[in-house]
Amino acid sequence: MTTSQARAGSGEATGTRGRRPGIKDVAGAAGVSVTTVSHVLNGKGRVDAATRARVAEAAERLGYRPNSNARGLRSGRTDTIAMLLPAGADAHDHHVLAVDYYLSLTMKTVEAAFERDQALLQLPPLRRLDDLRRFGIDGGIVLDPVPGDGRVAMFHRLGLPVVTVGRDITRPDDPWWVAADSAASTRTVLEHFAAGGARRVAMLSVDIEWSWFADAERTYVEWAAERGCEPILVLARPDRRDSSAASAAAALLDLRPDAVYVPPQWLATGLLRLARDRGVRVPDDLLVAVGVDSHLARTSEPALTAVDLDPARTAREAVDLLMHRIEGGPPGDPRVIPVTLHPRGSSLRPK
Amino acid sequence: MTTSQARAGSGEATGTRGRRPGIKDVAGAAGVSVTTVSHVLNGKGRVDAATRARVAEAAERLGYRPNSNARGLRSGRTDTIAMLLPAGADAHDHHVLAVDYYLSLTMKTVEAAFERDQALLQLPPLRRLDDLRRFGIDGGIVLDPVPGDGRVAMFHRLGLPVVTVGRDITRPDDPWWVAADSAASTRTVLEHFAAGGARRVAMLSVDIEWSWFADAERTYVEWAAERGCEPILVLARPDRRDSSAASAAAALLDLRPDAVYVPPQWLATGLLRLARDRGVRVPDDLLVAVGVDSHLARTSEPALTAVDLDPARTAREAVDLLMHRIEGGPPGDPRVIPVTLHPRGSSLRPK
DNA sequence: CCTCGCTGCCAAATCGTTTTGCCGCGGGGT
DNA sequence: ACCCCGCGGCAAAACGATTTGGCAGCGAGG
Repeated sequence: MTTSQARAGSGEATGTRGRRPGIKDVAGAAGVSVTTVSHVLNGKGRVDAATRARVAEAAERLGYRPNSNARGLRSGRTDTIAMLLPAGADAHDHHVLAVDYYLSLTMKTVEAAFERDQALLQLPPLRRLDDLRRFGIDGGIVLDPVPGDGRVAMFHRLGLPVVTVGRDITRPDDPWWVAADSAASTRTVLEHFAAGGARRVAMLSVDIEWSWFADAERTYVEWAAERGCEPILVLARPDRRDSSAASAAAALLDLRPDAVYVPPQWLATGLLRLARDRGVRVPDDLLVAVGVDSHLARTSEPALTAVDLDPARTAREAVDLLMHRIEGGPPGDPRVIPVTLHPRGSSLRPK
Repeated sequence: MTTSQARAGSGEATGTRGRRPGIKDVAGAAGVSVTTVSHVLNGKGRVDAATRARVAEAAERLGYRPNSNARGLRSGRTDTIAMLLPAGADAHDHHVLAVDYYLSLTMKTVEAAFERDQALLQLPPLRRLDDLRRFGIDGGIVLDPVPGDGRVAMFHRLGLPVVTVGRDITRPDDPWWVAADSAASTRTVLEHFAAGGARRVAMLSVDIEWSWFADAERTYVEWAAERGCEPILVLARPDRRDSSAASAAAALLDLRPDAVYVPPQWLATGLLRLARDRGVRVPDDLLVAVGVDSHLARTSEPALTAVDLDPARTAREAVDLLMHRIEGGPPGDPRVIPVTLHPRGSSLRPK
């Protein structure tokens, strides 16, 4: 029944006929035992320098790569970590539209994992515990946990190490997270508005329990209080995008702000359109900034001032933190990622 | 050194305190040998119906899931397939901006793989053959192969089954691909323009050797020839987006078309802006359609008529085709995915 | 009565690697 | 002389599943 075993065809380097070389082949070629080969390749045992060199050369010459299944079986590790996009990240079906961010984060996470010699598995939406149990992974990165989803809980139930990107607001004592600095970015935006002469600074956000939005709202309210202003805060419902976004934008404009910070970038399009329809000019009458940078923000008319969440750094830190947890390291502090503001036309008044 | 041997008898489904149950635990609980358990679970050997039911019940009760490493070690399969995004799909670094499409395709592929009991690995850009050899996979899906990248070649060198999404134009005889029907969608768009009264139908595309663009250009030229028109075709350079996109759009508008099909959606933004700056009204003076649907297209002003590439179906077919190849099936025909045109404001003249 | 074939089940080999335990060999200390 | 220890290395036992090659028991056919 050996039909599968696609005949590996023309071999590699020198004459590799047939199968992929195993540790035995390397041992044979170097004239030592498999134990010694394993020790050399993993830098573990006590091996003479000359022997070490000989084994390394043989392994290199044969193009030897350890069989990941065998290694994983023995060591109990798979050298594979998982990543779970937020349910609803699919722009064709849903409304969570930080698409650029998620795609970039995905690719950067893949690369960061690769550099740590880990493979990265993309997991589907998990419906039952068994869904997660099927995968041979050492741990996982859950993106943007929300109170409702049981994803983090599933990892815990299976005793699997997990870290989140975005703080899980239902687990205030959990230090295993990485997140962009929402409070700092909010203050940066608000100060940017103030420096631009804005007096009535508002926020248009969304009623989702993600730490990025929750922290932005809290920081905004604090900031307004510090300046003795009444906060002007409108939250859109998170469900159907079109209607709730439009009505939230209308409600906000009715309050006559002269600057708006919009953490959920996908609400900005409707806001801009409505402003134009009402004769409110951006940036002349209204400064606008959004909380997630994207191609859309850059090419919008006017270009949208946006917070750069640095997905590359976020990915690196997330993988780093997860590996730390997998290796049994102590909890430590959460990783807060510094962010950058990209001021663009939507918040820069022509002089 | 606690010799593990989990106490099979007291195995609880609820209290998953101890280690993961193995096939031995199931065998103990059902009062049979591991061989019989394996046979039942894989539907292979000859087992009495009553025994079969007993084993299945025990496995279910214990929440048993086979260890993927052990299974893979023995069977030579990993039940894991890989997916390779095109180099440059990262919008934060590069210019290939069908971001919605790729994210959607990714998630749909994950789900399709899951339904086939496969895990999906996301692979980083491969620099050397060893990069690919490191991963324990049964096969891979390469997105949008271009003549330069060696990705498909690497799979072939390792004897790994591979399929592509998008035809590899350097391998005309390779039937192992899935692609949206570029020719049909091009004709649909062109006829849509013609039905809208357009006389000078042009194309603005890009000089990349992707089948989606190449086929669109060819089809456009054919269509123009059939109608006895001179084709009005401008290709942007694929390198730096800003300058080349702007100059291509300018060159196109200089030719005074009254309709433009833009297969690479990311060129449309600049075109729309330039048209407005020149006083060319869309759709009154110029009909526009793009070749990849996206959130940007839907929320643009005016909304852009776009071709829906059906990433969900593409993903399903790609996984299906790959599994077929992995299982040693005969080549068969490529899978051409039918597409849908979404007419929107940019190509619908107000009556 | 012997043989044959079939059913239902099991013991053991196997996959490729890591890890444990041990062994022979010098050399230095007592 | 003897003991002990560190070095360099190997054989063999895991790891958890699948697959092979049986082995009883039983009924039917010669």
